[in-house]
Amino acid sequence: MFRAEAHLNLAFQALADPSRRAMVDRLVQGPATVSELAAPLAMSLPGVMQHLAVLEASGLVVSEKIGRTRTCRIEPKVLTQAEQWIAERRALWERRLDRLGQFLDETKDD
Amino acid sequence: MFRAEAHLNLAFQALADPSRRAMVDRLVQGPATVSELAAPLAMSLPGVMQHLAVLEASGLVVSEKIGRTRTCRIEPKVLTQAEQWIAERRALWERRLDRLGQFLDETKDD
DNA sequence: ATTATACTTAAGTGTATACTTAAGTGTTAT
DNA sequence: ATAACACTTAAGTATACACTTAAGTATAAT
Repeated sequence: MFRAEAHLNLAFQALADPSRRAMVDRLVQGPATVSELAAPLAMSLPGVMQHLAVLEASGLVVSEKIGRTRTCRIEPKVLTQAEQWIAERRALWERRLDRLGQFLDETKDD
Repeated sequence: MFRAEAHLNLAFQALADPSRRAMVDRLVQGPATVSELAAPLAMSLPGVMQHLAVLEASGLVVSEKIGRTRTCRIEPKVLTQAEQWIAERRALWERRLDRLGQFLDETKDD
């Protein structure tokens, strides 16, 4: 199995949770501290930390600790990879439909 | 919580597993029976059935049983929704970067 | 020096996932 | 009629997930 595939596992897994998507939603607006990420979530701080760990393991988010605060930000590469995986499959599916329609047109006067 | 959000949970969750992505990969080429989906996977048939159930629950795949064979095919709507969720976030993130760059340009002669 | 802040670690709990094997159902071929 | 086929159901196991509370560490403010 390839590294890219393992990354997709982690990325899609990370995006499957609504709390983590909310964290991503926040981070696309700009960097945030752990507390800022936690504020809107009805969850303990360690719970948020664990979600953050999942996001970091997937490569969707990176963070850096300065003093006593950790600042998190989006790393768009993996987001793009996940998007592209889907886009490619959708393109293949649509291409097949096109061929099918073309075939039906060509043979409709039988 | 909204229905769309629940669907995203299920869709991303479904896409997080490599066996299920392989099934989707096969189905974008065109419909397939359960056995055809199972053939390339190193797994028992009930295992494949369970993956199929996950894909159907997410709305990514639909199937129909005719005689003793069940034929599965892609349902692209949810695939598109998942793609769009990512695309929107990436767009927001890029828009923010643009504003940031613009700000830096405007203030670079200080 | 003391206290508050911002995480961080550890450990526990309950639920969900990803399989397995064994046995069963309805359909088609001989 | 019987045997093969294509699933399907049931039940069990082992691991992973999504939380929790309690206690700990390092930094910053007073």
